[in-house]
Amino acid sequence: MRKDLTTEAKIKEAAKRVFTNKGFAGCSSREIANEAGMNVALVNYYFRSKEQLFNVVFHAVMDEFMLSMKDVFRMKQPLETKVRLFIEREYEFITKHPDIPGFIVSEMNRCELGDTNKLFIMDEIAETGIFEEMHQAQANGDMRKLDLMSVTLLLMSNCHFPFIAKSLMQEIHQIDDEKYAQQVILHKQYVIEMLIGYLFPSK
Amino acid sequence: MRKDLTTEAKIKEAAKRVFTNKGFAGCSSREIANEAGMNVALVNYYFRSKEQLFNVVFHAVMDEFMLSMKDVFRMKQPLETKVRLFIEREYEFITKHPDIPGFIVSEMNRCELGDTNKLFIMDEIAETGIFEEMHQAQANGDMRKLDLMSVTLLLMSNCHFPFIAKSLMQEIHQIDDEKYAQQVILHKQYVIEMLIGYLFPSK
DNA sequence: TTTATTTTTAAACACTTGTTTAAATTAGTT
DNA sequence: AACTAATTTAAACAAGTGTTTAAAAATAAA
Repeated sequence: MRKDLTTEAKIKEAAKRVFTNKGFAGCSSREIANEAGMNVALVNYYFRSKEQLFNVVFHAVMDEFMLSMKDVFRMKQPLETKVRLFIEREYEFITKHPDIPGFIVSEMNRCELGDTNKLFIMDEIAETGIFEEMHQAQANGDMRKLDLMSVTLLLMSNCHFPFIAKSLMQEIHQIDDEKYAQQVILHKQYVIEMLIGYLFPSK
Repeated sequence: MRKDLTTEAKIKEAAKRVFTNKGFAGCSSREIANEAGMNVALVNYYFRSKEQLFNVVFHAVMDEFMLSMKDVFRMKQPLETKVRLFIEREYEFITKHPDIPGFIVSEMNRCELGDTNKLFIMDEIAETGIFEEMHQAQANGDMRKLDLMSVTLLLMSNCHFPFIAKSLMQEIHQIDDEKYAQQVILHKQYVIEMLIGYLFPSK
């Protein structure tokens, strides 16, 4: 554990590790305190409750999650290049934070999750202008005329699912962590080839 | 609740609903008993413990999950037709059981999940001979030469993720259940077009 | 009916949960 | 130094957890 952080930051970091790995329902306040090397009461001293701590973590994870996306979407590049870069960066980012996609989708399904945690998502992506750019590309005939929601779905499905379903895949194909990591690198190339080919069929 | 079932079956059905919706850690024995309209003690009377009940449910869900897959893979049809049918059936099946894919992937990641629950998976698919058939098709030049694990990943990513990430997608694109259901139907067609086109590029 | 067996119930068990309290310690200020 | 405020701790709280017990009710067998 890093020692240059404040107590509050240490707890938040520990909570991020535990929450993203086990989910809100899958861990206890004491487990988080333990991971941070602290007393249980400190968690509530700094964050008032397990739920508020979770909200802080969820928000932070979401911001982190969107950061690389927004970065790419705002670049001054042809759309096709952006899509290619998006996939590259997503694989790179999630390889470093493999628990994040599963954490987000499963916590989004939790009915107790407050609305406050959900609302800010759309604006962040919309403000990059990526949707308008796609619309334009479709109008110009440069991009296949799919529903933009399906474009999102195609990109996310093929970038996130390999990490969400890692354990399942390893079971099905009986391979260990190292081998799977290699497979994922291979898979990324297939995904780029397939998606670019499908979304920009001109070539 | 159906009244023609035995007490044991009613508990198992209730447990399936609750477990697949909230996960092992996200619910209590009492909640399951309540859903079944029973006393808590009955759960342990028939299933000995929450964990054993979970194992029974997990096994049953897995079997159900694999059934339509195996059905398709064993058909006497060209491989391309099988893949197309696989996608169609997956969307049909998961539309009826939308909680199952998320349940499986998130429970597979739970480290407490016993090995007993994992081992039987591979054999079920392997015995259909689908992997040999794909190998053959690749050797004949009828199918793109991808790693078979990537083929699995492409199929599952594009069939399951739209259901796993439903809540996230609805937030991002601000649409309700009905609209999303329509989008999924559309999306299925895109997925078929894209995957068939990529896996069988001859045409 | 009277037994024996199975099924169901209410209550309790020991333990964990999230949260709070009040005292102890530390750091900051004058 | 003494005093004040912020931080950390151990302990306790009520409520909820999985599980068990022992009695009640329902069913089957004699």
